[in-house]
Amino acid sequence: MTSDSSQTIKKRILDAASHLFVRGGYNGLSMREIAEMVGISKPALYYHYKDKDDLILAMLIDCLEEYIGLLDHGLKTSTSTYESLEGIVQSIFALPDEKRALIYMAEQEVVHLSTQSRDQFNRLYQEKFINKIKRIFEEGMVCGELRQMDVALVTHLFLGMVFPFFRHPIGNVKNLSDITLSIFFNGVAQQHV
Amino acid sequence: MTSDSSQTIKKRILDAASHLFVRGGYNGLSMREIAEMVGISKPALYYHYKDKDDLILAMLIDCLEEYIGLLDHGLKTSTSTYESLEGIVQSIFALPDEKRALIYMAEQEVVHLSTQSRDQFNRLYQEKFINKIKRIFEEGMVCGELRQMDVALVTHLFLGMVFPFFRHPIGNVKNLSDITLSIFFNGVAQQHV
DNA sequence: CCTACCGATCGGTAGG
DNA sequence: CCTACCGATCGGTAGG
Repeated sequence: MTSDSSQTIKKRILDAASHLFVRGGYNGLSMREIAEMVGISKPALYYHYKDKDDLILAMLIDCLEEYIGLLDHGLKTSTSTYESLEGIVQSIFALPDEKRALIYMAEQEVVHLSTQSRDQFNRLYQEKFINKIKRIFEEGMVCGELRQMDVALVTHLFLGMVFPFFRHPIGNVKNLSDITLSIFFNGVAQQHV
Repeated sequence: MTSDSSQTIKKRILDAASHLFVRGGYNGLSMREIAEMVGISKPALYYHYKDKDDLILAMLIDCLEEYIGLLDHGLKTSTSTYESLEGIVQSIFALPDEKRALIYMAEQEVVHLSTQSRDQFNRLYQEKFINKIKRIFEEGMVCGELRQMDVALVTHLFLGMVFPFFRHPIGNVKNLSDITLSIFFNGVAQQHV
């Protein structure tokens, strides 16, 4: 229903917003700055998005959906728990730094959204992202690859280990991914065999 | 040199600031709000602290020093790597929720401080906090409790696992600490013995 | 520590 | 009467 030029300008607005969002979060970015970066007037933003809350929510959901696509793509070809997680970690580590930083900050900054927007983002995040990772762990326990643990907690711990790397540039993607997964699977303790 | 009443008011200012900081970060808190909460005028804040940057830095360092004290206290009585980390994790998990949330947010929000303040905080954080945890891992590798790994990376991964719990209330401190350390030491994989 | 303010910038909206 | 905007300014609030 929307014309091509409208799609283009919306995309450019969200790109500018995400760039500024990564720099300083919700309160560290102004509608003026977004407008300036896109090269349109500030009121023009309000033609495309009801208000700041609406714009930032659209930007965050846009980014989240890209991650969900990455997740789904990585899960198609995997044959083991390790391979599944490896696919996810490597594809995320290989993203542009700004894209990784964005999803990292999203979690911190959702508090600044309205209640409705926050709920909407969290619902999508929970259903399409967290739950898919949970399912990987559940399957790993069922087929005996993993020991029995609280699935929610393990998911929490796994994401915790990976998340700090969302903030900074990553040098050797393969190497970092290998070490991280090695510790997560086998632990840091000396093996007494 | 500072009078008792000045100490008291400074403490009350930092308490109010930390409460508001946890709620919305650096840009989500105003000098007016702090003044209101303390029950003084806004300009009165500027008598005690040069500017917002100065006040927030003082508050963050105050909090960080409490954590450093916790760390040092926990390390005195430990006899193994596991015990050292257990002591740290449990004492942190046992803190009031707001105190944990504060140090969690500190890491996210330092970008909003001036370059000097950010450097000052990061230096203290690195020297008195990160380096002490690094040393635990180094010793664990030397005495054979841990396998050989990149110390900085392991420290990063360990803090990553623990950090997400800084944001939310913790039910069973002992239980959560045990599971977290168990996974970090032995991994999630089924043991093939 | 107060009242009384400032330059600037915030998110959002007016008429055309 | 539509769309995609503009220059100017609104009421409030930021740090100082």
